[in-house]
Amino acid sequence: MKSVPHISDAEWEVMKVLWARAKTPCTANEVIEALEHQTDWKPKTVRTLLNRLAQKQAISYSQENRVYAYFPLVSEDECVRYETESFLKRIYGGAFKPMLVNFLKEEKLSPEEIKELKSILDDKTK
Amino acid sequence: MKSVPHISDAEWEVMKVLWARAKTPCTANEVIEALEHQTDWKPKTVRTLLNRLAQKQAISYSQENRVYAYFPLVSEDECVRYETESFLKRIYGGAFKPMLVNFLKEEKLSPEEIKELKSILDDKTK
DNA sequence: GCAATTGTACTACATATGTAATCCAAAATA
DNA sequence: TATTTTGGATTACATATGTAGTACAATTGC
Repeated sequence: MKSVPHISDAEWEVMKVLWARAKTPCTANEVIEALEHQTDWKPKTVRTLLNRLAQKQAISYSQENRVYAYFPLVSEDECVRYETESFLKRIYGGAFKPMLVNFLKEEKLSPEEIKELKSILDDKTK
Repeated sequence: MKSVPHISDAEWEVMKVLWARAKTPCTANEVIEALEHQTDWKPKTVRTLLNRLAQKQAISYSQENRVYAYFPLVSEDECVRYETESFLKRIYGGAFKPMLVNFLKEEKLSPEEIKELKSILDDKTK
């Protein structure tokens, strides 16, 4: 039962790239390129993030002809759950429903979205 | 338009104490005592947190006969909103609905809770 | 009035994080 | 083959954060 490491904001961006192509590991350069559009990080910055993620065992790599191909060791799902729980605990004292209520009151949802959420709720009553 | 400062995990605990008694500012000792039950921080630790919060203008204090009485400068609501948005942006790319869907599928909600959520959704369609 | 206490002001120090730059060896190129 | 380029390893450095400790001045108890 592996526990998910804490992934920082900047690291999370890198993970998103790797998760998006979990089937085919990415080279550092591919990650760097993927992030060029969303961030203005220098290549060295991305490499540092990759190294840190490898250190904390969030990712690993295989060596293909002297270039590393990185891939995630933890699933997006696990990490999302973990971060969400931390968030809930911190901000809402761990209570799920108050958060939902708060969100629902705040957020502008389209009629379709509301319908979708209601149908999910319907399913849960069965 | 004051922007909310970033409040760290440990600082958040302190803020919760102050928010709980927004009407009556707390002395450092009161905060320390309130936190004794939830944490095992030494008094000095809490004082450091109070100082940092004051530095980042999340709180301020008035001096009552050489003892400081601390009070929040930012509302819990503001901060919750801010942290929630950061969280959403980081984890769900800013999209509110996917998160909700995810949560609703995961969480075990009681029939009453489901009913309450549905009624909130109903209100929104009007 | 002098000593002990206490509240505040600084100082400390390791780890995390954002954001890279430098060094070095292997590969590609001229 | 000598040189430039490039990818990885190591180092850098400021700010944030967790978690206090020390110094000092005013207050309070003898």
